[in-house]
Amino acid sequence: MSETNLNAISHDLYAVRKEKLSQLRAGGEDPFRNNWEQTHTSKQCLELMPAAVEGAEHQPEGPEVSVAGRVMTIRIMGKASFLKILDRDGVIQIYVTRDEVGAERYNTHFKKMIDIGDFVGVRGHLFRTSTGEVTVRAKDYGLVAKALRPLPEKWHGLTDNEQIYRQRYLDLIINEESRQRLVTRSKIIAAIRQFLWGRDFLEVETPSLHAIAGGAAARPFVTHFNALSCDFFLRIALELHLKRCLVGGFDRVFELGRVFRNEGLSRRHNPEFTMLEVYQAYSDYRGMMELVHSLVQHICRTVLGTTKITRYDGVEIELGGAWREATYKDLVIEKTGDADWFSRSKAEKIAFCKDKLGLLEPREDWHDFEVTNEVFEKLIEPTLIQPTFVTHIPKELCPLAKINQQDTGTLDVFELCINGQEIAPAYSEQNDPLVQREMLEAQAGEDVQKIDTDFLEALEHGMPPAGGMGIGIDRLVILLTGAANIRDTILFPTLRPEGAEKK
RNA sequence: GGGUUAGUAGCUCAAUGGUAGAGCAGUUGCCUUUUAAGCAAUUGGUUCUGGGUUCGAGUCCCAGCUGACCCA
Repeated sequence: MSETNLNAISHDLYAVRKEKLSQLRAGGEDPFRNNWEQTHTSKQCLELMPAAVEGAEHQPEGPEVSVAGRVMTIRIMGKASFLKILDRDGVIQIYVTRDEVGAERYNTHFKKMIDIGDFVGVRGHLFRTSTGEVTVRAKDYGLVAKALRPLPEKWHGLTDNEQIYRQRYLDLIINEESRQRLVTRSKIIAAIRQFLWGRDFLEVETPSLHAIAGGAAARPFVTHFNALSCDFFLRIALELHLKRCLVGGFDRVFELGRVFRNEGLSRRHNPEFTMLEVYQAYSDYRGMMELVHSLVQHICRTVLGTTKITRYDGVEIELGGAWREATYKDLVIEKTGDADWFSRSKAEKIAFCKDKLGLLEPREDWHDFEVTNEVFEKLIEPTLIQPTFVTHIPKELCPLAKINQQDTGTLDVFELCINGQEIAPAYSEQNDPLVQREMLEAQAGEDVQKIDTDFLEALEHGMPPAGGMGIGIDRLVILLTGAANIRDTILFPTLRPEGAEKK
């Protein structure tokens, strides 16, 4: 194998690297070695080095370390070179010289065989360069794993949305903000567990395959169970099984789980997403208010270090302090400017929506509460940027909550809205099995087979009074990271398969 | 599902209907404290796919594929 060989194929980046691979193997080297002892990460190296001495000609040398990571940049300057390698903590600079690693190895191995994208291991002492950057002076190095394909361009990174989502690993290598955002997601989830464990909640796992997809109103994904020859649904909510846990005496339970809704894809919707649901016996929706407020502020404190979020478009959201409370009714009256809104007929409401509010959708065949809720969802919720607990929601909207004793048209629930989205609904959970049955029947209408009668039987055995809450984790992460799009907060968002036939 | 819009070298982007280019990456040299290192030379194209209009299409038209944004 000769230089002309590489020259001839120099346009084909993959072929060049494959050729290097076979040259390495021909020389008796395994370009995918078993391991490399990594004594320090990049960040630990930075922490190990004493501060720079100002004006000193020779900066103090640090301890010997052994680091490993992916080569991000290479600058060869004749007989000395600088590399930057990326590990789980960030980037550390490497200094390689002919005199330290040997002329033969430097000229024919380091300069010819190491490419951007390769994993390398490096042993040597830490020092500071003349500009003060902490650097490993390579005593020796090894190629740990060869990369056969090139990385995206170093300066502009990867900007093509499709490639960012389809080849997320490239995005993670190249785009620091993406890596940080997804690390933050993981830390948020860890902080949630930590918080709930601290309050004596039990984490449980309930089935994803449901014979009846209950607990929410959404179209489910259907799958077939061969052994039982029947269809199952992927769960659309966690609620009904967690309540069975309350019946069974698990007084404080939560589950962080994936749920699936067979609906559209958008900036705010991914068909599979992560829900946290929490149920606490001997609590109620007021208790859930305290819980979610403390939980979010715990995350702010331990993960973000601030309660002020700056959104992608510069809008600021303040999560500190007490949060606003407003009733559903007051918000609707405020928006419509009509104090008598709730005593008007459906026809009057629809006319007002079309003439005054610019809402096209409400139709005659809708229920009265649906017309009002259209106003809430389209015109009010998007404006609730700062945290707001919306309370006293009409009873038709959630069949699983307790009815308010003073105002029997409303429920003992709240919807926490932040960032123009519903982040967390919470209820004083309905535990009267007879009322529960009526409300589920009213919601199901003709589709009686959609009622989870097994759940109702569980309630008939008695469920303690409880507060319950669900948090859409993806929306929470959008909020807390200021992201513009749900896909930016999901490692591998759902995409249309490439080259698959549509049916 | 509807509207708008995009797809050009490995990546980021140019290119009045008239010879497809640049930067980075690659290859070959020079260069022992660089910072998007520098200097010189150089390889690399099914312009998403398929039709059409035209003397001539990356560019105009139609259909499809895959995205993005908005609406439903």
